Amino acid sequence: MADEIEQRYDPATIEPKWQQKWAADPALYAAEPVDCGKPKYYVLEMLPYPSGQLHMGHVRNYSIGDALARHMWMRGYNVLHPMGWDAFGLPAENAALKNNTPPREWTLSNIAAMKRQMERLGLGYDWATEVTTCLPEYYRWNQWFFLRMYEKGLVYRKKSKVNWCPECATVLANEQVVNGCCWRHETTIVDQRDLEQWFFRITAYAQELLDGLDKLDEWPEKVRTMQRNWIGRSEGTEVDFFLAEEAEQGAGGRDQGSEKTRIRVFTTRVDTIYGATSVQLAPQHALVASLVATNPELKVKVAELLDQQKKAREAGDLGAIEKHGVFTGRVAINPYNGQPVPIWIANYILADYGTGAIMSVPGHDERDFEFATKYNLPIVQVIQPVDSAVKVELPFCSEEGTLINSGEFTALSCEDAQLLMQSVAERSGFGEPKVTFRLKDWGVSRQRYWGTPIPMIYCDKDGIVPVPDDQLPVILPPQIEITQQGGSPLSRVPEFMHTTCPKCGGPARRETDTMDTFVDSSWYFYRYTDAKNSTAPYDPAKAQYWFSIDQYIGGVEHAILHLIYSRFWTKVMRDLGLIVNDEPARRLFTQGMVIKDGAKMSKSKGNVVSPDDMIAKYGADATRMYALFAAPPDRDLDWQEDGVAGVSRFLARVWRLVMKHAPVARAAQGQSVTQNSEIGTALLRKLHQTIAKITLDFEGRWHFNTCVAAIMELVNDLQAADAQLAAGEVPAPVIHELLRTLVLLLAPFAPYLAAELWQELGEEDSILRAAWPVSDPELAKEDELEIPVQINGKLVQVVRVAADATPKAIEAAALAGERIVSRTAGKIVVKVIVVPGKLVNLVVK
RNA sequence: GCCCGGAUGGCGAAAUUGGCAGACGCAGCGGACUUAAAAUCCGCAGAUCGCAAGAUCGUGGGGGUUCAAGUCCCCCUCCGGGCACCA
Repeated sequence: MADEIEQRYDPATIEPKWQQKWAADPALYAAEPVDCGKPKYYVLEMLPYPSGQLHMGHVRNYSIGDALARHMWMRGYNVLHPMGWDAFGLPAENAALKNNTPPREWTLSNIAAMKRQMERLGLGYDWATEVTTCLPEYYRWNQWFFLRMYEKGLVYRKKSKVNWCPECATVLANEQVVNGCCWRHETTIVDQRDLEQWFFRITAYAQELLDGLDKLDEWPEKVRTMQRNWIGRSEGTEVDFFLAEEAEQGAGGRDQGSEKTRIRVFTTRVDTIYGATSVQLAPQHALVASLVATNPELKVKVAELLDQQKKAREAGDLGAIEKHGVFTGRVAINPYNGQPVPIWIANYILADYGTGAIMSVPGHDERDFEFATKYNLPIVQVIQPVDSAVKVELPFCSEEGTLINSGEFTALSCEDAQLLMQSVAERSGFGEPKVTFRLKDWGVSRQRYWGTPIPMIYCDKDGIVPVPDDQLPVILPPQIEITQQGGSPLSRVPEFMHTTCPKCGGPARRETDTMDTFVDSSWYFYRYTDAKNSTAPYDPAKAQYWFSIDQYIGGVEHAILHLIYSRFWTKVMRDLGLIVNDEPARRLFTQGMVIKDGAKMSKSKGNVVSPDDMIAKYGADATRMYALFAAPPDRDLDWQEDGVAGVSRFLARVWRLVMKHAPVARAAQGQSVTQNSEIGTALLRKLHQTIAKITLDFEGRWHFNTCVAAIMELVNDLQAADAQLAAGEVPAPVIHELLRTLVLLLAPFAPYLAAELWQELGEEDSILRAAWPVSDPELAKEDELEIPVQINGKLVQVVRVAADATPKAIEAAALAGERIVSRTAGKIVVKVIVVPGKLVNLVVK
């Protein structure tokens, strides 16, 4: 009876036991000093927001990372496997409103709860390097970086149109606006407000961020493409069209042309400029104000256009806006041919891209064609296909063509014309080649409480004054009343706001906005390398040892936001002399989503599966292993509880198998394998094939689902041989070798069970300190192969041949097969294809 | 509209370099053990026809290359994701 209970696999007793042991031994998962002599490996999973509950996406993410970390430990690497908390952010303020709990307490208790969940999962993190971004020890370095960037001209303040989420009651960065809505509130339309904001000059690195993508060849192509699109580099030309009245004096001194006398347009197709039949301004264009000043009728129409654009932007569907425009009554002069073209104002012209003005070439641009057709503007063809016999239908938008009707440029190719026309513009002073980016500077001011205070002071006498380093950190007041009032909460805390000017000592006030929380996550992984440093964000020597991150793992939803900001931050830190690498992560892996019943898990759909429930029912090992087994890590995973039960049954089988034969195995510990039986040889062969398969997968392919399947196959074979094992038909040292290695292979996927069985096999040190098994190709080799024999591509028979049989011998064996003989009787074998080790195909007529 | 994924049994999936399609698991069915059930163990299991031996069909659809195609090429459908008047 006692025996039976002991023989049952019960994760509820073994898992807590090991949790305690591991918690009492912080060195187990700790990174070793930089001079330990081992090769380093930095494996990182994206840090979570401490909502209070892990979800299955986290479980999957961390199961992948932990399996890799454990594998690398066993391969003898010095592994850094840290974890932290992206702990600033709006939910803490919302919770404060709802439950009257201060954000700090709410956040810290959530962290404690989630950390406990992580421990239950058995994740091997080095908690000595834990980073919590809402603590002053961390965010003071956000402030420090802000000041360094300010000194470098990478931080500036300007009033501008910004995205405002009414739900968050704060400004959002461009990257945080999804389809015109807030990234946190998918149904809340973002409006535009004029506000004074702090910006990071990420555009200064636009070209480098783009170029760097080519070198990140171990990042998913998908992420690189998304970033390329986001950066949106576009090569073209800026050209000045002159206002007609000013044209004459402009002819004498074009380079003197001011904003009032010229309209600068950006085009990628300057070669089509002889086909320009109007100039189109964005409704917000600087010139518009003076044009409408004397024309009330026009003013009304422009207001309408502006409103249409605003509505379309809010609806997130700028692409579908119906094009409207209004003629200003004024004309501009095309600088290349002196021809006048009408100036229009149109709702589809964006003020914040290029120069906010375009030349309209309806013959060679879809949008211009649509607009010109609607308003009866002339459509002129100036490009014809290289093969002039081809009949063209306008608009003809290809760049493979020849110029016509283009004065001195006629007969040039589009490409040649662009270059020549650019140099003409430059020489004459009415234009120049220009590279435009879609990427905008990163607006980081947030009118929220729970974030890093921006370390700036406003003094009536000295203006904007940075907080001196020795006054950092600017501490976020711990207890404030959170209300739903608009404006920055800190502006209602006089003791925070009122300060003295560092320069003149007079009364001054602090900046009351806080930083975007994406600042926190832009450099946290550097802090992990030196988390306790109180005099610098980190010791560059330590960071240099650990960086780049060897493997970064997270969800693809961060492809633009976090992953572009953190690339930017790394380049800034490099230019500050704090790091030598150009990119934070050498290799990036984006795991698929966890779904249930074909849909993303969400409270509203009621299909959320709680990790705690799974652990309580099946144990952490089964939960983790299922997360790896149910699908390859890069694909979406459909959570099926029956599948978890299946994995749990498998683990129980492993348990019984090892427990049953452990006494024999233990007794043979230390004895080398000198002789073996036929069945033992077959089992060792399977074992070494399994080692090879799993090791190879860890090296890159990462199809852990097939790794788990391979272990299951091995266990199936062992179980099929159970009677022989029990009867002593396999030498004890072989049994020891089989079970010991099985447990080693299991260790990255089911750490609790592996630890328990490892001990059961008489091992005393942690399994993480044991060497990962190496496959012996001699032992893995099959001595006989089954060769399928096809006739005309269809399988007819399988024949057995020696593994080293020559093609001739294989062919002979194939032709001798009885079914082959009867099928080929009376027919002609035209051709025999022998693929050694694979198959034989007979072409028969 | 453009770009990137994906589509394989009742379900999750496998097939790593063009070489036995469906490994492994779930659900299902049959059997053993049990008074019975659970658990466990053994076996069956793509579809159609057939008592069987076996035959035919089969990786979203259509065409092609090849001795051989889930895999390569061309065209199309559907699903997921990203971008979308960016001049």
